[in-house]
Amino acid sequence: MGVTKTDIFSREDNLLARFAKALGHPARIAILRLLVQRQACICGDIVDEIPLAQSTISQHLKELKAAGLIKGEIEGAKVCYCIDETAWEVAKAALGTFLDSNTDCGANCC
Amino acid sequence: MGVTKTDIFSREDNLLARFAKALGHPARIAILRLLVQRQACICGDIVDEIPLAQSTISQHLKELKAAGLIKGEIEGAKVCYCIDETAWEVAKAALGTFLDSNTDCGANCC
DNA sequence: TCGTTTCATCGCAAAGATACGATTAATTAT
DNA sequence: ATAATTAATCGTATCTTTGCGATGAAACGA
Repeated sequence: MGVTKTDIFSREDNLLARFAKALGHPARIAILRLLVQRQACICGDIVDEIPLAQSTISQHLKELKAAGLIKGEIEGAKVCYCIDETAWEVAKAALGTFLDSNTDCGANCC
Repeated sequence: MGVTKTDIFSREDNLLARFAKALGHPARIAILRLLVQRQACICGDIVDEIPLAQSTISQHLKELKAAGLIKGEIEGAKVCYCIDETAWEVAKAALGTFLDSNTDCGANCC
């Protein structure tokens, strides 16, 4: 298969998983970190900073855009990427709430 | 390929990506939510609650354990799973700090 | 003891993810 | 006009993930 059965899970769980999946690769974390540090980034700058092929970086950017975490603006021949604050806030809230759950399992086990 | 080049990224970025990847499937989110709600869970209870095959659930549990997010205690023929608070706190701190980054890209773009 | 329950593991099939080079289209520089 | 830069896309190879049924091993119950 290789296909996730999204239909059997809640919308919230699917949302959380989609954001987490987008963050689930070190290259994408590194890209987002660059965008945060420099406030915005020309695609070529990212290619220079991360030792992966240009086509590979472009693919990761595409996934981050599909997840809504970034947006790109065409500036002539170049493309300027930056964090999409709206979706970023949604992701922060969703993951934050989830990770803030009470994990204490009492004295009954473990 | 299909193989991630972990060696070219920082330890922190790989750590973040590993946690996020573990959270990057709705079944694993659902499992963690069950463990949080019930404080602990017998494996069979999870299989009853989530409409996936027992072997599939077992595999997701294995991945969550590999990521350190849960731990299992053998109780006779059954196995009791619960959140591993130590790693959970690490994940919460790492993801929390990352997502709390200032995402304002000023007026220069986008 | 023998069957049952419980869960992990194996083997398999289908689909997705990762990475690269080559190509393409658009803009910019000469 | 021509060449160079920039970034997306295509095609391809390989590895990983997802999912299931079947099998195994361990503990439990009758």
